[in-house]
Amino acid sequence: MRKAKVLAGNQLFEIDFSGAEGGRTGDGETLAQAAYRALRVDIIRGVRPPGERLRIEKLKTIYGIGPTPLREALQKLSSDRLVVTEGNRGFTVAPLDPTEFHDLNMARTAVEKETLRLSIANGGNDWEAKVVAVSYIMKKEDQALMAARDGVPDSWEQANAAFHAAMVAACGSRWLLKIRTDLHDLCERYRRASVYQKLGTRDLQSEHQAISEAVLDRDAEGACVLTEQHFKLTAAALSDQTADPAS
Amino acid sequence: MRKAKVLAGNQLFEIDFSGAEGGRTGDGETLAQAAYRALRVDIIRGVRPPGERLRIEKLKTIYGIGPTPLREALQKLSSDRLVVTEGNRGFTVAPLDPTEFHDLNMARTAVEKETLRLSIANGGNDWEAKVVAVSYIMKKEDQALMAARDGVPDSWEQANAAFHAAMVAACGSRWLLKIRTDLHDLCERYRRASVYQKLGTRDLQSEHQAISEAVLDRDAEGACVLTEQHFKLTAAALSDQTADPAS
DNA sequence: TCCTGCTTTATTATCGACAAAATTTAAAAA
DNA sequence: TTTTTAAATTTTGTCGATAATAAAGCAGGA
Repeated sequence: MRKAKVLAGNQLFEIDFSGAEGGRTGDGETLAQAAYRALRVDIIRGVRPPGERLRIEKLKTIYGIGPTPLREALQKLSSDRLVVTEGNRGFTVAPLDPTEFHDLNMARTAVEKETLRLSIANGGNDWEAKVVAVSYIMKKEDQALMAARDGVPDSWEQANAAFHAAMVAACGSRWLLKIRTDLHDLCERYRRASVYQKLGTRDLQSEHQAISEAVLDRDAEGACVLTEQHFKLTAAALSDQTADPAS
Repeated sequence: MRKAKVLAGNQLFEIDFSGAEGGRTGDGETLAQAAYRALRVDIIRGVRPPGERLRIEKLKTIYGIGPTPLREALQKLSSDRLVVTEGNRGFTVAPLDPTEFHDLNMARTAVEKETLRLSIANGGNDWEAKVVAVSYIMKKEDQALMAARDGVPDSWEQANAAFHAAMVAACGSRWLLKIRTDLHDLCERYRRASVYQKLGTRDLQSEHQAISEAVLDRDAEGACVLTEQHFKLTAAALSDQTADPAS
């Protein structure tokens, strides 16, 4: 709790600043946690490119945080497999390896399908309503994306994440959802790196709509097939680009 | 590399002590990594019971490691969900919650089935040979377990882990295997805590044999059903015990 | 002259001791 | 009994020292 004691008139007031923060450091949050979040988004968003060496001295000046919290954050990130560390050789942003992505995408697809099946089996009315809601947003964002010229807006990324998250939200296992989210974040780094040139050739709006329709129809296997295809197209676009720099 | 230069006769020898260690610190390994491993096994094995507060001062004297590496280890363990940390309130061994276990077991079963399907589809001759080998060991350990009176020997735990790991080894995704291993370790803590009184009522040898036969027959669905049942029996034994302390 | 291998140097990562912030406990006052 | 204040413990962060690794320099041999 961030408190302050203020003497006014003859009275001593205690003021609680919780939630009044400008949204930068966060209250009651450890510097290590702040460093973790900041580094995490920077790595996923590509601000810290794959393979970059993460020297404590540099990070110290960049983030304005001491070495100890930074080390703790880097350790956690290495658990997430977003940074790699070896012996006494410091930390590095995990490299992007097409083989690794193939593996990762396979795992992600498998988990996504399983959560989808469970979610369709267990979901109630409130879940259905949420699916309808995110589908509505997704449709608008997909249309905006087709018109967009310069890259992919962050709002589309968020909508896409929320869309797929909503489909599986009712799966009933917090653990499966956590694993799914982790894999999603890991994949996002690969996607951000290169996919977006090929977006024009896909009809994302139709893909998303077909998925949400199958979900609302409680057609588990149909939804799984569509989602698998959806992921596969993204993965293929990435593979083409990394393996085929000539064409 | 832990090396030493030795002058003998007129010759200079360089001796490498790798692997000659007493098994305590390890060579080239960071103290943080050593602390992580030590704490991890202690938590999984129940040496540090659930809910125990992990005060740095105490750990410092117990493991003979300074505060900084310990903090880094604890951060990584909190990523693994083996310890929990909140704000500025230190670290605690993650509590055992029956609901949490139910969730965890569901996730584990789902991942195990998926890896099993993939493994059966992709496995080659060498994999089959490995399956035969671990099944042979497992049979002997199961028989020894039936005769054992005082708890479960560590060798059985290892054999059991190796048995199930071998079944899914050929699944083709390092990521799925990593997730599977993590979930397995998490569950082991619950199992160690309480299951073992009910072992007498189960025929583990038959269960394991049925699984390995289905796997070798490439009967993916059969193997999945058997494995699911296998896990469910363990989970049920645990739930009975925690929910039913009266009977 | 060029290459190979070792030694030296410098950079960097890791660790432990100290200090500051926060929380919990305890005690006192309303 | 409840609230408030103060003390003590604990957690967190900064800093400097140590140890390890990578790079540069140097000698010896081809």
